[in-house]
Amino acid sequence: MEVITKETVVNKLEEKGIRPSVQRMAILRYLLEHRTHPSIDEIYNQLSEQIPTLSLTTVYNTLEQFCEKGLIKAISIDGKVIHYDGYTHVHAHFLCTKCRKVFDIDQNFEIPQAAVPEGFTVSNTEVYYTGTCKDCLTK
Amino acid sequence: MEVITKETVVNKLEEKGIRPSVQRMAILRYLLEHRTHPSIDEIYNQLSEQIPTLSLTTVYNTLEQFCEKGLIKAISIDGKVIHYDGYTHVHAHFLCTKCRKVFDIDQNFEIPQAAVPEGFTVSNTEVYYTGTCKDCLTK
DNA sequence: TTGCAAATTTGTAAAAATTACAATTTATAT
DNA sequence: ATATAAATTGTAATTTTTACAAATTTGCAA
Repeated sequence: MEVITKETVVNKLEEKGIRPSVQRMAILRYLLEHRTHPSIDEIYNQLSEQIPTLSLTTVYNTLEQFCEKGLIKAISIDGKVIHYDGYTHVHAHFLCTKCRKVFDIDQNFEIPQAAVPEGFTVSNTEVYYTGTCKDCLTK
Repeated sequence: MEVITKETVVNKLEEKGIRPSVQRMAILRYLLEHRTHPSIDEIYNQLSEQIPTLSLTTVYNTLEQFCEKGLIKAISIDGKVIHYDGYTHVHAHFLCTKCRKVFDIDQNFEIPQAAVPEGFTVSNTEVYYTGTCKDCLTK
């Protein structure tokens, strides 16, 4: 687990015009420190230990706000759960259908957009791979 | 709306070793005739008119079975709803964040898989574009 | 045919996930 | 200090999904 300073977290929030409340800082920090694409549930359960009064509603609202502002990304690769990613640089994702883990995949190529119809505006492109991860294959 | 013969529907089901019950035929036919990537809700509501006793459970189970057998695809582009696609040939999808419609996009290029780690097996690759569609832009 | 066993579907109820919203708490600026 | 705005909480309502027993339908053998 990477250690992220409070300063980094505050800066990232303020860059997007979001006020750094205790809850927001905790949520963003969690996403930056845990690059495992956690679900709302995981985030809520983990942070409840540090912030016992934390409300599930706050987690929902905060993640939605972060997504809207482009601070984080919602990874909808798994139809069941939404996974959140604190890192928004261009990269793809891999879902293992056995263990349900989501992995980051370097995306060292350009995705052509030629096929998108005239008049459509693309704001985001995601590449999702599904399959079986190494661990699950060797078991 | 394209008209799909009963024969086509039955063949597709039997190819995958699925017995062609009334419900299964109706669901598959709906997906083949309506290329709008309907949600479970839409499928259930529409088909309930033809099959008044149709159960939501059956729709859930059937769609899951179809996906497992590779007869259809679940499009998880929209974190809120799962969209189902009766056409499984390689193509990408575009989600309009205004009207929430999902559009098919020709994918006339190969997606490199070089970046997937050694030892991982890829069974499916999806490209999802998000943005605004022509209709919503001109409004 | 008839009847049995397996497969499928139904309907209800429970569980889980999400949303709405009023009340409370916290932060900010005067 | 105090008023105002912003954010969070907690509960309840709503929606979505799952579990599962009962009922129905189907395929097949006698």
